[in-house]
Amino acid sequence: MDRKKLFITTTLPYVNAEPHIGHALEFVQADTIARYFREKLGKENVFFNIGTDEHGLKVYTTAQRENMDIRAFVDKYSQRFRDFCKLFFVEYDYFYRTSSTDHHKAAQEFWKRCEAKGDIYKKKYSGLYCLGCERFITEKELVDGKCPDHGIVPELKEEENYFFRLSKYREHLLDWINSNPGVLKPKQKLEELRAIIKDIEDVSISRQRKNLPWGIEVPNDPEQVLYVWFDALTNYVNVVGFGSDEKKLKEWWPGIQLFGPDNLRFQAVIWQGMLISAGLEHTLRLLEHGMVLSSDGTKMSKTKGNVISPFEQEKKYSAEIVRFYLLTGILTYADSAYKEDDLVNMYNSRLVNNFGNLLHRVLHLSNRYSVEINNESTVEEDFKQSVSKYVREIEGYYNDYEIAYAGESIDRLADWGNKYITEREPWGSKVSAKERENILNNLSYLLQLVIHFYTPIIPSSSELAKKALYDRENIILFKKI
RNA sequence: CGCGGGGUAGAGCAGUGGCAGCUCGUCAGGCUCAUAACCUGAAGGUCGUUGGUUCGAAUCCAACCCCCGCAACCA
Repeated sequence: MDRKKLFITTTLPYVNAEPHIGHALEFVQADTIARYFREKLGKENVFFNIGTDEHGLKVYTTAQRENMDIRAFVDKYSQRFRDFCKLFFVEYDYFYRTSSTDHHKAAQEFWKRCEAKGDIYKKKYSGLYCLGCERFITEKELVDGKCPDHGIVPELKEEENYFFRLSKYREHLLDWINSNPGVLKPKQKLEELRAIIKDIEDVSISRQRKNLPWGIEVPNDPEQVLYVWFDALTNYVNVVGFGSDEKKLKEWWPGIQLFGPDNLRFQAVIWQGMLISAGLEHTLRLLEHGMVLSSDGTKMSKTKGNVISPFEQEKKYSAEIVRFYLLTGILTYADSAYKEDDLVNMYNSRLVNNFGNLLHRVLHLSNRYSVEINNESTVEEDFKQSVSKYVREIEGYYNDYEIAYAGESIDRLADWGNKYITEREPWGSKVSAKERENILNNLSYLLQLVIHFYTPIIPSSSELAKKALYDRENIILFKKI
C-alpha cells in the first residue's frame, strides 16, 4: 500500500455513562497506532478521530432521570471523555461530537444520498411498547415479561419508521469480504461476520420525534428523527470532509476503524452497506479489539461488582503503567482478563528490570568512565545488523497493528541488550578504553531504538528516557512496584 | 438443536499426525557495572471430558461439559 495518508478512528462512545476500561483499551490502542504512524509517515499524514455519540433514547432518558438539560448533560459527559483522553495520553487530531451542527448537516446529507439511491423506504414496525417508558423495548430488556422500570406488561404496538435497504447489499458485502479477507482483524472473526451478513435484513433508521425529540431531523419529514446508529456511523466520513469537502474526503477515506466485539454487526455490516449506498469505499481495515474481562475471566458487570475502573487503576498505578498493560500485557485482538498481578509482573519485568535497568547500566558506566556515547556513525556494523533483525520484526508488527506483539518484540530487543552488556563486560580492566567506548556506544544506539519504539506505547516515559540518554543523566526511570 | 470464538504448567500464550514448547512467575547455584541483569540447573501438564480413527492424536472424527461474545432497534 503506497498511500501516504492514514485515517484512524475509534468508535464514538455513547455518553450515557462514565468512561470504562473498554473505552480506555480502544482509545490507547488507536492512540498508539496514530503515534507510530505519525512518526513514520509524518504528522500531517495521520488523522486520528475520536469523539462522542450524543443522541438516542438512552441519552435522553438518562438526562431526564438526572434532571438535567439535555444539552448540558451531553456537554458534561462529552467533557468526561475528553478529560479521560488527557489522563491517558490520548492525543487525537479531532474530537467529534454528534450533537454539533456540522454533524447534523453531514448526517442528513448522507441520508439524502442513500435516499437518492432508492435505499430508504417507510414501513410499519411493530414491537413491544411500554406505556410507562413511552417507548419500544426489546424482549431482552424484559424481566418476567414486564418492563423492569415500570413493572407493567408491554403491549404490541405499531409505528411507522424509515428503513434502510441493507438486504440489497447482501451479495455485495459477501463478495467484498471474500475478496478482502484481510480487511477484518482478527481473522477468526470472519466466520461470524459471514454468518451475520447472510442473515441481514433491512434495518430501521428513524424514530418518531414525539417519542424522541433529541435527534437529527429526517430530511423532509419533521415527524421523524434519525435513529442514533445511522446518525453516529456517518461520523467516520463526515470528519474527513463528506458532504463538505470532496477533495479532503478523497485524501483520507478509506481509513482504519477500531471497535469492540459488540460492534462487529454495526461497523462491518450496516456501516459498510451504508457506504456502498452512498457511493463510498469500504473501510480499509476493521480492527476488532478484544473485550477486557474481569480478573476471573468473566464479563464485568455492576451487579457482580467486578468492574475495573480506569480511574482507580490510574490512581493506583499511574496512567502509563495502565496503558502499558492494556497495550502489551493483554492480547490486542482477543478477550483477556485484566489482572493486577499480571500488570505488576509485566511492568517490573519489562520496564523496570529490562529496559529501565539497561538504560541505567549504560548511563552509569558511560559516566563513570567518561565515555562518548550517542554517536550513530561509529556504531559497529555487526552490532547494527544484529539489532536490525529486531527492528524489522517490531516494524512488521506495528505496520500490521499488532501492538502487543510489537511490545513483546521491543522487550526482546532490550533483553538482547542486557545479554550483550553482560557478555562484553565493559567494566573493570578486561576491556580496553576503546572497546569500552564501542560497547557503550553500541548500546546507546540500541537504547535509542528501544525508546523510539516504546514511544507510541509509553509516550511520557519514553520522552524522559530520551532526554536522560541524551543528557547522560543517570536516572531511575521506572521504580519497582 | 440460534450464530461464532475458545479450553495446553501457577498466569498468559504457541503448537493442526511423529520425544509437549515459549514468556512471566517460583526454587537452587554461579556471576556482579546495575533498580539488578545474565548464565546454569530444578520443580510444575491426566493438552476440558468420554469414546472413535491411526503404528502413532494436543492435533483428525463424534458426543458431551465449561468459559466468552453476539443474537433487529442493546454503544
